[in-house]
Amino acid sequence: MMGDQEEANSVDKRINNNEESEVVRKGPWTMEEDLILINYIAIHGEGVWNNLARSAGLKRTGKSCRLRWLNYLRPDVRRGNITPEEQLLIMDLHSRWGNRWSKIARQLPGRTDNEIKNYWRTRIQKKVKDGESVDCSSQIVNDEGSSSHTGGLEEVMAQPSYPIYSNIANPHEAYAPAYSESINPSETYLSGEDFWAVQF
DNA sequence: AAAGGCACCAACCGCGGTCGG
DNA sequence: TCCGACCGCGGTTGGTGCCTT
Repeated sequence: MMGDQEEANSVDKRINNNEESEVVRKGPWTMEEDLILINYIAIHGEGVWNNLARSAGLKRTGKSCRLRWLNYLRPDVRRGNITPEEQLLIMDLHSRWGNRWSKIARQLPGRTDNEIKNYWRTRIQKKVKDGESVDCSSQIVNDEGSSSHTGGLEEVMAQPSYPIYSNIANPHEAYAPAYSESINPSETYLSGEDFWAVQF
């Protein structure tokens, strides 16, 4: 999706020419940046995103790194093709919890809050607006007090059969399965071709 | 074939919460 | 107890590709 012209505009906070300190890249991520982030997390693990960004030599904010990792690079992330079952679940959970996207996302293995949010806004919300049979928007409940007494689906979905993020605690392990087919497991670094060949 | 509009999605921004010093 | 840094979440924006006219 992202074009190739980002090099031209992505460095938009150039405070001075001291390239070591004050340049923050914005906009679409390049393959090189992805690889740097992936390899760094494979070795050091995720978390402490500001430090990570600095230590990895990425001219990105910690926030940006975190977002990129969680929404796109994480090995267990699934993108595209929301199934009818997932759609139903999204609608149901949204009717219970409202716009608690991260909470909803935790009930959908491999889905991210950003993806669900986008999906909702572009597809489901449109249907709701058009007055179709999706009737969840009218029954949003106050979430904060609801988690302990909504019961039903929430409890079901809280079962261990939804191991969201559970393997992330050890990023080495989290990483291995997704790439083990084409990459020597003993090798921590990935080449660009390795990564993109596996991903797409 | 070209232009305009629309849909989708990646990424940024702002805010609130949490934690450590 | 206060303050600053960091993290996570939800809302929003901008770019790209597809579809329609």
